[in-house]
Amino acid sequence: MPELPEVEVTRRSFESRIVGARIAAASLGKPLRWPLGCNPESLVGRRVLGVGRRGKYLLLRLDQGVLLLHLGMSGRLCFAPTLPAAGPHDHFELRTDAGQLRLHDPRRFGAVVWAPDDRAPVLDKLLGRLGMEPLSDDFSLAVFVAGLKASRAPIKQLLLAGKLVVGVGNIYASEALFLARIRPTTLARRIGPARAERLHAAIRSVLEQAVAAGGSTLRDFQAADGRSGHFQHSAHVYGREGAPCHTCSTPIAMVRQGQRSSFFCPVCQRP
DNA sequence: ATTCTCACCTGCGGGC
DNA sequence: TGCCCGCAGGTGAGAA
Repeated sequence: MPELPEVEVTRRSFESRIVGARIAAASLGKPLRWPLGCNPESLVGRRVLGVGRRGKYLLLRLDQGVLLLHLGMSGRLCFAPTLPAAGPHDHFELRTDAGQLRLHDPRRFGAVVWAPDDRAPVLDKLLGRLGMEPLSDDFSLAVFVAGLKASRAPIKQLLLAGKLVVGVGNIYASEALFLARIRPTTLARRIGPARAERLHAAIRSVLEQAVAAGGSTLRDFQAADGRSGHFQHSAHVYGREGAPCHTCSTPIAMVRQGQRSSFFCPVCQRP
């Protein structure tokens, strides 16, 4: 579910409502990817200062410390004045004076991790090696081009790794590569300046469009206010194996790269 | 140092 | 109808 657009849409869907709230209770369900790193009781009384995002992590800034939330593959947040009783897949919850924030995550690849301050080692461990933010001014074309040249990997896998640019997951990597007319299996270092510039622009463009569309709801994504996304209807290649290319009508092809499916048009995206 | 594979976990859809 | 298999939006750990 959650690539950068879904995380950003989630962030926007509850930030203004939770800012200023004071935590009255915190509770955990089944274990997530990593331990919380503190006793949930210790969060009681903390005030929420803001909700940020770095890559696919949400950062709930508190008056003491920060909570990192990751949605994994199947996570979503809900925030409402009152939520129904917790179910078997609800694994983290904050009760505040502005409402309840809950992480629903059937597969439990998600995480909630507490860091006591900005220099906590866990922050460096989880965020320290992340690449550029594609929607920010620091998404430098020059750095991007240099990163392509320095890699020996296929471009799709370089994008997914998140060390050059963050937030591009399996859907948006396929979509950006289609827009840039680059085949996912192309070695990154063999992408010349013109195609690199197209890809740089395509990454930003597809992510912006997806945010504007409320993200992609493939099966069950919802923002914290319950709204679904509709970018999936705009996808040119993702999940469209065998369907006609929107540009040239050639059937969309699928290949496996590192246990992930990549979709592309064999004509529009020449090797 | 990179790159590649595996692992984590649950649910769902397709084929038999 | 029911079982088994493969696949699904991510990413760190360990091996090569």
